[in-house]
Amino acid sequence: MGVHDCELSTQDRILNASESLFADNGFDGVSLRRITQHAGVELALANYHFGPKKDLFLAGIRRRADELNRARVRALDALEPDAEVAEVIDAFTRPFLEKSVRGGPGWKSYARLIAQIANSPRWTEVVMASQFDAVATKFIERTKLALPHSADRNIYWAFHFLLGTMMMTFAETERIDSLSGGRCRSSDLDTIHAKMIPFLAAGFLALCGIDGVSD
Amino acid sequence: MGVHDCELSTQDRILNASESLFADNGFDGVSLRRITQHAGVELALANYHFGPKKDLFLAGIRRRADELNRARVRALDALEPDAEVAEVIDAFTRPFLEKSVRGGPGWKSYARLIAQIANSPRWTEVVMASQFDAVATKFIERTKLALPHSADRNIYWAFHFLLGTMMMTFAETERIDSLSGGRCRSSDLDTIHAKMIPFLAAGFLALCGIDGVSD
DNA sequence: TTGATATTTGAACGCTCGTTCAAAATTATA
DNA sequence: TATAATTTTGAACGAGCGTTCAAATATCAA
Repeated sequence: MGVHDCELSTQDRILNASESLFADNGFDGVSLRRITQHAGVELALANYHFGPKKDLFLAGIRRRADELNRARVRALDALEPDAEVAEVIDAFTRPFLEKSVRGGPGWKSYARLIAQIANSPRWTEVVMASQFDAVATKFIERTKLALPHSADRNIYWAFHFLLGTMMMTFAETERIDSLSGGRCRSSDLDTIHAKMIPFLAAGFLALCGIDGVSD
Repeated sequence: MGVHDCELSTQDRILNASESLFADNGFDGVSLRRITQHAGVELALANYHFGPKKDLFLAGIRRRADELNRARVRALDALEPDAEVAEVIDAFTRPFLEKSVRGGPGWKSYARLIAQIANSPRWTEVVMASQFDAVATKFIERTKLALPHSADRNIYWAFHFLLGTMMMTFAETERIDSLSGGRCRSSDLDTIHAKMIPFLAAGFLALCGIDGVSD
């Protein structure tokens, strides 16, 4: 049990432990015994407070997703009416950046967890559809305002590409660190984000701009 | 046991079954009993032919990765000396597209598997570093030729963004299908790829072009 | 303080897991 | 055909799994 968890409630300790273990090992790669041991509580307490293992898994995700979605909606609503696409992308991605860099270790776990879930057929439906579609639709509608000449389909696909880039980046798998011989560091998220925005904005303009790809 | 596997060797049947089951459920979400049952062979044969479960998992990945890497190297070597960045991106991504669309169901499983592995701290190192770094370096070196004014770091990051987009796209999680109300279909990979290339090429140019992001 | 409610404990349930192994069956070699 | 090597079989091993539950403890209301 971590020294920082001494004053937390039993439920928060279990939630924190499960979050980091699930992020590193996946749903089936962690046992409730490891979670409760890591949290410094008895095994049966996980079931008492959260029910089955699956519900504990989802509860941890929901806690972060709710907060992140609120921040995203706030940022998207705060945009000027004539905001360019780069600003819309920034409004959608910056809350994730802020929480990941300055929100504590739990948010790093969440970023890794979401990247796995998004590519896991078993969880995409139940997690993503309920936790993510509302703010995704909001982003797309706002992007349509910034790119009024685009076919809807191209905006959907551009958003899809954005998701892959964003999740891989915030997951910080450190693959790029060794590939670049140490010249790039996944942990330097502020710098990466500053490069990601123009990269994605140019992609959106090429696909959805005034002379973008047909269809 | 699938009707198409009737003439396959025991090892190939186990490999095929493990591939599809691992892709859907992850390493810890599948038991050797399910795999051998799905393959129509006895449990102990998995261990006899492949050793521990982890080795079976890696053997299935290696089989696909080796073939895909050869196709990628071939496509990159066939590029004209003055090829633009869009052509370099196409050379790197099209082999994956071709196998995924016209290579049979095993390649669809592989695409889902790779997307999970790339975001799983447990496997990135052992799988990616050994199976992927060589061709990744080749792509980056070839991209430097097409974008000679760019700082190396920006090309590394652009490649990182490309990977996220590519893996999410080929994994076909079908999230975009429901989000777009059926207007976009993950299974239409040829169409998606035709949109992904200009999207990514524009990103590379914005980040690594003659007036790209500083650094 | 007393009684009701909420939480924690420790043990146990039935089950599935990866792995092992000797014996049987098959295939290859001479 | 006889012999050796390879492959397949069926059963078993100990270990860990998610979940359950009655008893013990702690917390709170009256």
